[in-house]
Order: sequence, then C-alpha cells, then structure tokens
Amino acid sequence: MAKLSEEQRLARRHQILNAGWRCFERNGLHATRMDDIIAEAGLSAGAVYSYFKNKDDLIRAALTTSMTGLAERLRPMLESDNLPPPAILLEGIVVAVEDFAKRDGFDLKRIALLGWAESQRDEQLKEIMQAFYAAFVAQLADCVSRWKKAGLVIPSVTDDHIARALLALVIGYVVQAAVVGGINPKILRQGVEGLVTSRAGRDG
Amino acid sequence: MAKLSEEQRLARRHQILNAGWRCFERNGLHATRMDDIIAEAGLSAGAVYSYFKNKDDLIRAALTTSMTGLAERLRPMLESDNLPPPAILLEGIVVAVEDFAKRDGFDLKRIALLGWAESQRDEQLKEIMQAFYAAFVAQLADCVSRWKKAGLVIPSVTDDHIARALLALVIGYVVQAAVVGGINPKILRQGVEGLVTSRAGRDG
Amino acid sequence: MAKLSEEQRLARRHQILNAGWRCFERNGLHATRMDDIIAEAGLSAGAVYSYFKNKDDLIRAALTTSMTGLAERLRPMLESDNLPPPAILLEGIVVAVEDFAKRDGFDLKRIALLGWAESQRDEQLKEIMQAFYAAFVAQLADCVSRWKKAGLVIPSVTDDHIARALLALVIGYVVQAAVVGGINPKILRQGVEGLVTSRAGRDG
Amino acid sequence: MAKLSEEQRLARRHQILNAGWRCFERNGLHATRMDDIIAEAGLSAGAVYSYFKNKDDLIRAALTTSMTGLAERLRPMLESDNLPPPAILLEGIVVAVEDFAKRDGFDLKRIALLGWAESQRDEQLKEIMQAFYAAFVAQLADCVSRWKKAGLVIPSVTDDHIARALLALVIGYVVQAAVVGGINPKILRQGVEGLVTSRAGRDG
DNA sequence: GATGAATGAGTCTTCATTCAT
DNA sequence: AATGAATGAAGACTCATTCAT
Repeated sequence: MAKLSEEQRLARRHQILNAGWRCFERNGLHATRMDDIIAEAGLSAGAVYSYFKNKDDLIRAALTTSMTGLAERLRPMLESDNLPPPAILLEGIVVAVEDFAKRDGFDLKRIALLGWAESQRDEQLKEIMQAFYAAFVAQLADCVSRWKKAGLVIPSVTDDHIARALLALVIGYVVQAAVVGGINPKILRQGVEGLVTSRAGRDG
Repeated sequence: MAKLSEEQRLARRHQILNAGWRCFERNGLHATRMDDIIAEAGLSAGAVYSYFKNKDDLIRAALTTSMTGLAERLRPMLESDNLPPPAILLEGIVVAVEDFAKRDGFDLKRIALLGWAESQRDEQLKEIMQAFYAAFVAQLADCVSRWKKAGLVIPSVTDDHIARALLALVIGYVVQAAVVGGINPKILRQGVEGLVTSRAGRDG
Repeated sequence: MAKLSEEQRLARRHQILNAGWRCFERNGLHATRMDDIIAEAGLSAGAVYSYFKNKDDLIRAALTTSMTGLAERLRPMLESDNLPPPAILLEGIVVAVEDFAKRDGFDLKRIALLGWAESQRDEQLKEIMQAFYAAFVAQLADCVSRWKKAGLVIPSVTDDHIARALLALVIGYVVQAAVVGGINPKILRQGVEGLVTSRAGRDG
Repeated sequence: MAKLSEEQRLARRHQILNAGWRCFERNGLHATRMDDIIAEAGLSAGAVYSYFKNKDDLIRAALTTSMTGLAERLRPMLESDNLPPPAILLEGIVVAVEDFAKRDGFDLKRIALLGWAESQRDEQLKEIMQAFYAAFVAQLADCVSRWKKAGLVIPSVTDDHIARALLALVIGYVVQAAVVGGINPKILRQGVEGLVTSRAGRDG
C-alpha cells in the first residue's frame, strides 16, 4: 500500500477515537476491551496499535481530544466582545457543552466522568486535565473582570474565585446530567438566578 | 471456630470497606485487585468473600456506605432550625464534606469521582446514586423554601431549580478539589457571593 | 487448601523446572510456549506463575538450577585427595557431565547451548554464568597446582591458563556432543593424550 | 524499475546479512524482529523479503555465511606447507577467528553461540553445521597426520581423535571469549602447552 | 522492482473466584 | 469458620508476512 498522507492518518486516527468514545460511553473505560474498539472501528488490531501505543494511550487521547475539542467550541463564546451577564453566559456554556457532547450515537458528557476517575490513577492524564481546567478558569476569570467593569459582579471578590464558582456550576451540571438526571441548561440558569438575590436579601 | 457476634461481623465488614477505600483511592476501582484489598485488610480471600458476594458487590458497598455516611453527617446541618443563608450553608456543606472525607490516610472525595464513573456501567449503582442525590436535592429544596420565607431567595424560581444549582456547586467543588486543585470552601463561598450582584446588573 | 509446606513447594517447583527442561530441549527456549510447559507440568497457568514471575524468570531458573546441580555433581571429583592426571580427570569430568545431563527423557547438555545463547541477551543470566564458570576455573586451577606438585604439569605456566584450556576442552566436548556428534569421553581423553607429546616432540 | 545486476543483488544481500548480524549480536536470534533488521538495513520489508524467504531463511543464511567465511579464512593456514606445531597452530586459528569475527561494530563469535542453540530446533541448520564441522575436523585430521610424520604427536592415537580435541579447544575458546571472559589466544596456547607434560608424569 | 500499511493468529500474563482441607 | 492454593477464561499486545498501489 502506498504511504498514507498525513490527512489520511488523521482521519483514521479520528475513526479510532470515535470508536473508542462509543465503546467507552457504553461500558466505561476498563470494561471496554481493545477488541471492542477494534471491531467498532472496523480495523485490525495491528492497525489500531499503529496509531496508539497501548490502551492507556488511546484512553488518554480520547479524553484529551474531547477536552481540546470542547475548549475550541467554547472559545468564541468566552472571548466574544458581546459578553452576556453571568447566568446567561453559564447557560450558553452549558448549552454549548450539550451541543458539543451529542455525537452520532453517544454523549461525550458521560465520558468526562470517566476522565476524572481515570485521572486519579494516570498522573499524565491528571496533568493534562489540570492544564485544561486552568485555561478554562483563566478564560472565565477574564469574563469576570469584564463583568466587574460593567458593574455586574462584586468587585471586591477575586476574579479567580468567581471563576471557580462558575466552573463548579458547569462541572456540577455535567455530573447531574450524566448521573442524576432532572436538569437542563435552563434549570441551571434559573437556579443560579434564584440564588443570586440571596445577597440582595442579606443586604436588604 | 466459634460463631462471630453481629458486632464482630460489622467491625470486620468495616475493616474490609476501609481497606477497599484505601486501595480504591490509590489505584481506582478497576486497577485495584481483590488481592490488594485482601492484603490491605489483613484477611484471607475466603474471609473477604464471606462478607461480599463479589468485587462489584464490594465496590457498590464501599460507594454506598460513603454516601450514606455523608448524608448522615450533613443531615443536622440541613435540618437545623438555625438555617444560615445560601452561601454560608454551601460553605458549611463543603466543609462538612471535607471533614467527612478526610480519613486515616485517604480522601473519600476522590472516591466520589470513581463512583460517578462506575455508575455509568452498573445500573444498580446508578439507581442508588440517583436516590441519594434525589434525597439531597429534596433537603436542599426544603432549605430553599425556608430561605424564601426569609426573603433570601427569589420566590419566583422553583425550589428544585435553586437546589439543583446548589448541588452543582457542591459537586463542582468536589471535582475541582480532587482533580484541578486550587479551591477550598472559603473560595467557593466568596465566588458564589461575588456572583450574586449580577442581579443588580440585571435590575439596574 | 491447606498451606503448602516448604518441601511441597520445592517439589512443585522442581516439577515445573523438569517440565521446562523437557520442553526446552525439544524446541529451544523461545519456541517453547508457556502453555507447553504448563501442560507438560500438568498444572494450571496460575500455578506455574505462582512459582515463577514470568517466562524469563523460569528460563533463568531452569538454566541456573542445571548449572548448580552440575557443580554439585563435580565437586567431589575435583576436591578428591586422589587426583588423577589431567587427561584422566578430564575424561572423568566429561563422563560425569554425561551422567548428570541424561535425565528422564532429555539431555541437559543440549540446554547448556541454549543458556550460552540466552546469556547474550539476559545480562542477569550472564552474570550467573560468569560466576559459575569462574568457580569452575578456580577448582580446576587448584587441581593444576596439585599436578604441579606431582610434576605432572609444566610449573612455568600459570595455573589459571591451564585451567582455561581444560575448561575449553569440557565446553568443546559439550558442543560437539550436542551439535556435531562423533565424540565421547574416551575419544576426548585419547585426543588430548595424543596432543600432549607434541611438546615432547618439540623438545626432542 | 530497472532490473538489478547480479552484483548489485549480492551487495544488497550482504547489506541485509550485515544488518542481521548486528541485530542478532545485540538481541539474540528470537528477540530480533524482522522490523529491526529491516530498519537496520535501511530497506523496506518487501525488499528484504525479496532476498530471503522468511526469518528462518535469513537466520540460516546469516549463520551459514559466517561459517563459510570463517572456513575460507582458515583454509590457507590449515593447508599451508609450513605447518606449525599443534599449540602454535591452535593459537593461529584462534587469532584468525578473532580477526574474522571482529566486524564494524559487532563480534561474529557471539553469533556462533546463537547458531548452536538454533541448530537444536532447526534440523536443516544442524545439518549445515555438521557438514561445516566435519570438514573442519577433516582438515585438522590432515594436520595431525602431518604432525605424526614430523613426530610431533603420538602416532598411536587416531588422527580424528586428536582433531576432535583441537576442535574442542577452539570451540571452548569461543564460548569462554563470548560468555566467561578472561581468555585470549595466548592464554589458550600457553594453557595447552602447560598441559603437555602431563605425559611426562604418565611416563615416569 | 519497491513500498509500507494492514493483517490476525498467536502468546504471555492476570486475577476474580472457588473449595478442599 | 477460615484458609490460601489452584483454576482457567479472558484480554492486551506483537510481529512475521503479504499484497495493493
């Protein structure tokens, strides 16, 4: 066979990752056998192993790729000149997450949970995740500083702290959506809006 | 050998769960072998299997026990007549979670992540979790209704929605503490308090 | 099952080594599959792996055990007060090697060749072999010094050098017996005796 | 593409054998993968397979070629009209072996050991080896008969037996050089010369 | 002639679970 | 009740060889 072009290799690689995501969502990371992914990808064992060193490598790639993809998807929203107020942005982020996660036949959100668990035993993955979340927090903190200029947020609280609260809400949304159920982006936004005046209440 | 008293059996069972937690925190659910737990518990294989039907059963018990323990720990706070305002309660819950999670040599928080991942492939476990979170949301919703009476929260938003937002914050805290780092209960409370005046923006 | 006695464990271990020798002699080290040894030993995979960490470990043990066994077998001959002259001792050694190597259904001599080859890629094994041969050379050198006292050997040549020549003859015998054929202990002895007078010839 | 000249083909073939020797010396016969040799030769898989039917064929060729090469190298010495006495000839042979074995970056001596081991499971190879050693023994026996005429060797011992002893010394030298260390051609010659006067003992 | 991607049978090794003692 | 040796199915990964381009 002729030498594969870089493009062909990338397409093939993505085909394997897709197969991985489908299997992982179905059975989790460890109950998924390499043979499952190989069959799902419609390739041979050797072919898959020529793209990924081993199962851990494939897992890491599947998790990392989904994170960078999501970051790409969120960037325009977070860097837009037209920044909506916090609860609205939050709803927008969560809608984007849903939108990004829904794939042909599987839901990437559920895979995030697997990633957090996996990061407990794969130090390399943990570092990748920390970098991803650090970047996300930094973007959110930038939004916070812009809200401060618009008087939408209390200036005395550190940007980072508010960003952390927002991140918590996003993460908490994902877990509820995947495990608990009974939530959607609008519910989260309304809940946050409802919470918000508690301060007004305390002040008043 | 003599029959063990019920008390002895419970102590032995807890000894195994403890060993399980330690191992799970160290290596995750699936990389932990029964032999690891058996060795960590200082028992024989047969002994462990007389307390738990199989590995899944032990995992389920370890996860469930930690959830019910936490619920027990949180109850007085949530049912207290002296209910603090939302951000303060949230901080209190998170402090209690930290307090409950810190054990001799391991951190139960990290095990929550394993549980969410596991619930994706263990339907029985998922149901247990859903029940646990449903009860937690109900307790939080009850708090919300009391806050409404005190004018601490916008009355037009459903209790459940606000409870969901609070749950998201708790869950998001746990994930950040376990995976991302850079958070503590006070940061979360301040972040939430900072978010609060966004309402002012909407009003103004 | 009750705890196995040390004696039982050793017997079982030897049973596995025996199976290994048989397989190795038949097919060489690497064409022998663990399953072959497992079947030949009449045990289960797990049982074999509870005695040897992995295939390399088993190979190393099979090779090492055969060397130490041979050393044990040769010791009385080399340390006897009644030391025969060189060619006779050499014949004795080679007879002992044959005698030791012949087992129920296989020939350890052929396994020595496998060991030399294996030592090229297993540094640990190489060190074991070097120690074994160093000890053997030392014993032979001791014989040489005794022959010198009896005037059976030229005193001007280092003990070690003569021991090296003897070792070469033993090794060369084993290779010829295993690969080339057409040799036996008596032929070797006579050949050496024939060679011996060349010096006399040169002197005369 | 154009048809390669016979000369080009031979050069290419030798290039592959050279790559094979380098790899075999490094990792042994079986731990060396075809891909290693292919990479070391700087060719494609298909190219290598157009010169050798399969791995066994390549191994056989690598081993055989080294043997015939050595035979070529030794012939003039063994057939010279000016035949030195046994110990001197032996030293000369061993020096020639060293000289022949030392290559750019590897040592063919070590590969001899691999060949002996391999001959235990490759009957075809074994026959090639037996032919090689038979021819070598015949050449040595011819030397012996000439030494007899010169009175350098005991005439009552069969030529073949003495040749066998010499072959043993050569082989034993190679193994010691490759595995044990602490030997060189001069040590072997002196050791053999030292052994020589044992005859005096027997006579006396 | 040459390439190198793809194949997939083959092997080692692990580990949850059992059950004879 | 307790033990812990034994089981053996299952799963990750390799690598000699081929053949479409």
